[in-house]
Amino acid sequence: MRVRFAPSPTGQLHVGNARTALFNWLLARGGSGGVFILRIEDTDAERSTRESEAAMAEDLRWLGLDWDEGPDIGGPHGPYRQSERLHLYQSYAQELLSAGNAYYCFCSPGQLEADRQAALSEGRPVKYAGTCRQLSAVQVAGRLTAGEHAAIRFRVPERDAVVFTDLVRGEVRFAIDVIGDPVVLRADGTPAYNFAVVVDDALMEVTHAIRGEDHLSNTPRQILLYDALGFTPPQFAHLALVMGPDHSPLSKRHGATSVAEFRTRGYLPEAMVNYLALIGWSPRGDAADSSSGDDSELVPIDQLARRFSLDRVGHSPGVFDEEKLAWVNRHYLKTADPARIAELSVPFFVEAGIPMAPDDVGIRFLTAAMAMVTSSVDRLSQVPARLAFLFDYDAERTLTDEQLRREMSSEGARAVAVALAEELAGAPRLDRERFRAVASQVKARTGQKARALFHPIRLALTGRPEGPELDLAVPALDLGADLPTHAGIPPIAGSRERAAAFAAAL
RNA sequence: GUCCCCAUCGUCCAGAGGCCCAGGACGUGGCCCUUUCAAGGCCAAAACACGGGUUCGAAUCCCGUUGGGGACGCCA
Repeated sequence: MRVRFAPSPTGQLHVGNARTALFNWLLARGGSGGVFILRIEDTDAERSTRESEAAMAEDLRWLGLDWDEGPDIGGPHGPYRQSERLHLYQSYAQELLSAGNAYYCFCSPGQLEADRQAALSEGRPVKYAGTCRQLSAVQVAGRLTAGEHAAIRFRVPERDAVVFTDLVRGEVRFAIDVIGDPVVLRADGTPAYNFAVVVDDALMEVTHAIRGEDHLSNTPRQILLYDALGFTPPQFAHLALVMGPDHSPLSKRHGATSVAEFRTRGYLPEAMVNYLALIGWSPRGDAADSSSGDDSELVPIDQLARRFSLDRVGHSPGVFDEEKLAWVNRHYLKTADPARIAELSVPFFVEAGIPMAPDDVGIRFLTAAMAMVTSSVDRLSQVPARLAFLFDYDAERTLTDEQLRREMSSEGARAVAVALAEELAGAPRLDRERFRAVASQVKARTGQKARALFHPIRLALTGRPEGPELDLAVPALDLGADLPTHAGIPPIAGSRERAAAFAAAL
């Protein structure tokens, strides 16, 4: 099986396209000997950029979708950029021409547009009127030598219909008379999309063309082209599109739409992949796994590759649901290696204004601290706020808060803060056990318990009314307080210093 | 306008004629756990678009309507 992902490098990798890429990749990796090809469709020189191509490649790699043949690594059927294959398209266009399956078209863009509008307003099917179809060889030669620019159009053959079997939709039929003669080569010698795909898919020996549903109505045109060129068409599979919450195509006004944006929002690639697979496909109900009773929707990529199949892909458009993505992300955040999460969260700290350039010692500290946040956070971008209490502590500032000041104004709360400071004065750094011991000392001395005990302690030591469990937060503070400066982490005040400062500020 | 595709809870899916007065997941609501916010556990509400057929029997098959999406480019 040879499949391909063929983006046009005109911007960011859209999540809808990422899903198409994923489905192709899963199929290639699921069986044995599958080949996944990356082809760049850059025939639109105006809009295509190398920057975009590089960005898309990076996004694919980030997702974990590697390719076996592509512009950067080559392969037996290269080149893999359409802009570098122009000679191929030209020679196949000549072949069509000499076989009488194509003809020169001198119609001006203005003329074509006028025809279109006329057809539209008269309620006729919109397709090429066939103006240049019957031009004689002499006429053509004359106009060509006169220097007129001409495109080359494919001559759609006389037939009833084009019928093909779509792997996800079943039999699809198009009457021939709705298909106008498509341009094969533009006047500037570059190929039109429908022609380039056919030549490329044939030459690259693509066996399955798996793409978005927006290409469904292009398919009959392409099949006709395969026939005229003497190629065997691949199998086709058209995937329903990904929509926004209002069922219109997912676009910027719905929020993030590109893989890169989701990455900068702090989603993990494995979450993105798992979630994308869940739009239009489900791990439930396939025979292999219903027996094992495993119907969890949390399926890592290698399992996806094993279980994915086209015949279980849905037919209707799916709404992209960021809430569910977040849920999937939470799962992977919790199960991922904390060291990796620590590593990945560094740029998010910087982004949040907490300078962070950790060395090995710093990373070890962050890694230890990760344990108390990954279970309560949706995305990496929320990690800094959750850990800000470590690096950003100011007793005075905390007590400026109206609400918190009031909470600390009670007899009991003050007593707790004072007792805490006294217990901690001169005390060694706290680990979990020592913190518990201190807490019960304070409890014994003040008679406060539960919330009345721990809330003032939290305020005093973290400066915030909420946050991770104190059992974890306090030892982290004191671990951080002794960090060497080379660790690359902002200075952290220890519990002893905080308790003293807080009591003083009361 | 013409052609093509699609149609189960708010959302993503399961359901391939009786197992379905429809099942799971996300989200939502409630309860529990709890030193806070989360997380976690449990429970609940929530759908077969509509109308005709076919059949002993339809969410499942057929037709139509409606609704949504796509295409109709010398964009891809």
